Amino acid sequence: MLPKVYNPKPTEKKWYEAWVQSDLFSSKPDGDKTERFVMAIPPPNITGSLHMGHALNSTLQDVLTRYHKMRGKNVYWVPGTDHGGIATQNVVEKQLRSEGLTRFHLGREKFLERMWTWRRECGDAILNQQQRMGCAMDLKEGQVRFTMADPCAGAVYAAFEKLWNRGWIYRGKRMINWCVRCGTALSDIEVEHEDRSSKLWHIHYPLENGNPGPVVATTRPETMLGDTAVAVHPEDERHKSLIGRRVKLPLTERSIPVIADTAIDLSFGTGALKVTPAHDPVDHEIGRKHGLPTVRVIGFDGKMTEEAGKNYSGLDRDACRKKVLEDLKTGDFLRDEKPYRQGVSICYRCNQPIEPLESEQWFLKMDELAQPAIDAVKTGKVKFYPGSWEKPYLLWMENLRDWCISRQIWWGHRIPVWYCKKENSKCPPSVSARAAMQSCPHCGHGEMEQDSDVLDTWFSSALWPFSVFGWPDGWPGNDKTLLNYYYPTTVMVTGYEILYLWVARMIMAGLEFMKEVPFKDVYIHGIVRDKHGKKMSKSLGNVIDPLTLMDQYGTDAMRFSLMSQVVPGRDIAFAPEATVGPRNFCNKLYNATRYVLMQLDAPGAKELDQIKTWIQRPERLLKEGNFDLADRWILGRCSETIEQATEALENYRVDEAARLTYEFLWGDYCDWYIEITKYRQAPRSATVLAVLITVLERALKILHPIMPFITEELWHGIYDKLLVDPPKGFLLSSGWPKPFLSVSPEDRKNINFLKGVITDIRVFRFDYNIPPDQNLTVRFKTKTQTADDLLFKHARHFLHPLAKITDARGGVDKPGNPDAGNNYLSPPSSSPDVTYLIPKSEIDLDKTRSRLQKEILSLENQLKSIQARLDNPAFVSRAPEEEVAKARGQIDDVRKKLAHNQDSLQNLLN
RNA sequence: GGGCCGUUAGCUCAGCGGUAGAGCGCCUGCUUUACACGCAGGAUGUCGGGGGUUCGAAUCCCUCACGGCCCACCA
Repeated sequence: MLPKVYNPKPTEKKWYEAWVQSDLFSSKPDGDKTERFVMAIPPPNITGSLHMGHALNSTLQDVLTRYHKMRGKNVYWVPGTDHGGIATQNVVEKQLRSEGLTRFHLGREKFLERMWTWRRECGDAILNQQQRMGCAMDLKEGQVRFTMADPCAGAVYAAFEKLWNRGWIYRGKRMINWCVRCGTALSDIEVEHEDRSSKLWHIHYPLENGNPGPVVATTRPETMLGDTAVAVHPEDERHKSLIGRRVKLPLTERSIPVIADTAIDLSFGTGALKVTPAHDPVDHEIGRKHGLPTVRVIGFDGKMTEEAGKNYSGLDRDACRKKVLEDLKTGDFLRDEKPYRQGVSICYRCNQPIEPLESEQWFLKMDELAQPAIDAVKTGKVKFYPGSWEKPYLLWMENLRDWCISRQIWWGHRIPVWYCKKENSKCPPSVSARAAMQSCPHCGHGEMEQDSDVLDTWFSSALWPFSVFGWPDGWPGNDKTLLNYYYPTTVMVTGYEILYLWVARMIMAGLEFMKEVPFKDVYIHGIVRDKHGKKMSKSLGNVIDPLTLMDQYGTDAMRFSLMSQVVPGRDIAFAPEATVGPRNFCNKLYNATRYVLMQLDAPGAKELDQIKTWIQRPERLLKEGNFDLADRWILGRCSETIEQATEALENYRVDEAARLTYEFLWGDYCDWYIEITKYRQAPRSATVLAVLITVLERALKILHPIMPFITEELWHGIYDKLLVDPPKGFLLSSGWPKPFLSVSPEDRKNINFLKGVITDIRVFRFDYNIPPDQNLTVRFKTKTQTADDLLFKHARHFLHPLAKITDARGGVDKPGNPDAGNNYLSPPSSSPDVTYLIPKSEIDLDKTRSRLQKEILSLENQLKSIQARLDNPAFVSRAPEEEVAKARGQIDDVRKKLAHNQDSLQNLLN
């Protein structure tokens, strides 16, 4: 006998191993024979273990993988990890710091060794977690991609070279976003904005002759040391007279001009802007326009430079602000100090304020890359789910600026540009994508030096959907089979937070290099937040570890929990307790199966043979089975559920598929069908058992993509019990079920009638305080022959136990049939076709009275509402006929029930 | 300053033109031989406010409010 409670852990381990053993997850190109379904995983950064976001992302992809595999497609879900650039380097640098070291102590080469060691450990941990989650990915040697290893790395250099040859990559001195802490440039999109409370300081800049001058407003007083002008609007009456004059820059010996520029906002602050071309993008532009000199007072290390003057040089930028303010106060230059919400730019990797600095960087021109990627979305070659992301995407793409692709870190793809080392060389830099450059292609000089920067990590990410297949030359070897067969991929499953950072760039790169979109669909999911909707973070201490969750409730429960909550584009407020329900569902499934298997002990050899035949040939079951109402109903409902779940999955509505199946299995199959079979006339007939098994088997199939482990376990349990080999060995290869039978309207009506009667009785047992162990005699009065047949022929056996009545008598209520009189009470009925009579002696009269009154009140309200509708001539004349008919039917029904209950109440009061 | 998303039962969310739903929580009964990770029953909502379209609106349109997010060089 199996234990009463499902234990997920051993099951999960057993089946994952079996799947791997059978090489279930591999894919091979097979020409045009089968439809393809291809996905490249958004490669997790190797910065540590996976979080709930990865669990969501991976499970979604796994659901799609398994579903399409079951549909018989050639499915390839490409696994891999991302080197993660700055983020990963930060992790290892942090480790070094705890040892009292920096990367500079080790040097580039040693440091990179350290990085590769980390990548091995971390990469393994990630793969382990993905296996634990049940991911149907082929993780065999050589199948797992990594952005910094071939073939992906080769693709990066090749792409660089091609873009270089296109003339779209250039090097230039520009104002860029510099992260002082990470020590590197960042692209615009890697900068986040945050409102922080700060102050707006008003500083007086006296004229050279000592007379009062303009008062400027600034949020960054420390940069005044680098001011090279004061700018005012040419039309500004307050400052007009100052234009062209010079002011003395406080705290320095310098004098700077007052210039006029229409870019100045008259309404902001004092209307006078201090211009610091070295440290502000706007000022930089003004400086360029007016030919102003640039005084750099903040260095790449975030400390004040010598040009800041000896009082300030060497100070940290924050410390310098304090000192400048003190000194301004002392010199009586500070005129005002107002609280101010300042939009601060911060680094997306370390949250430190960004310093706009001018520096030499590599850029990629975007204008020509963008247009095809815009068209692809506009023409529907790439579709977003949900579609509401299309507009933001287009808006973003239409305002693209050149992409700063160089980073001053060590972990990444080193820029494949070489410089001639000949003294005073005038040779232009050269690109070598494949190998170190030995000699200068221009002058033949034998000593070359490679650019020390590395590429933005997103540069390699942009190529992912084809670099994984060995673009450009093919992989392995120079074989382009994979590339030609698997590209373009079918769908990209990813979060909206990297839509611009990543998805947009993949579309551009795909169109540029492959001349085809990288994926047809983009499933955009949200972020997994904590139960209050807050982002999970270590500092808030609200992080949920998927591993803990899986330990606690089982992998299938976690997966179901996530999948039943995921709506495209929407964040999930995730409470770990939400996994209790799914855990219980697993147990329910397990026990339902346990029950069905127990029933299989009963039949004899002949029936078992029959059942086996039917299980292996379901079409024969449909033809030969001796079905009754309940069988037809559950088979039809099963069919319906297959149809609806399939449609939901086709539309990326995994949540709907999860809910539908849950409701069907628990609400229909367990609560009604199994219960009915327990008490029906031939509970263990071959037909009943075959229906029980068939329906369960189909349900396990549609549930398998979401809950792979338990479904596999139970599915095998069924076949083992029958001593039959499961088709194709595993659920994953067993095929996706098709709808096979629909419920006839009559059957649906009849089963609902019976369910209604059973529920009616259960309800009035409660409402009238009839003790559970009390024998209850119910007299039925049926109004139609069908109702009579259903109750007394068809449902005879199961009606009593399910409704907990011990005796029932009845018959069609013919005119003249003597009423049972005052000794009986008639409780509410859900159907006009039947009324009930129970002896007053068996009920609690007070409770019954109040219950009836409540019921009457509710019916009266319903009556009013429907009556109002029918009284409205516009409704009757303009609404569709069927709606009017429906309302008429309803009002009849309600009227009858009301009259009935009023009678009952009257009867009770007598 | 633009744009997007949300506002439905105590909580987390489905529903998106025909008389309000789920899970969890809550209340009342039940050791009914698959399951107490269970069974049966129950309570709870002016579907954010206001306009409009419609015979009919939680559902479509407009508007406001409040959340959240994204983009943007107002010092």
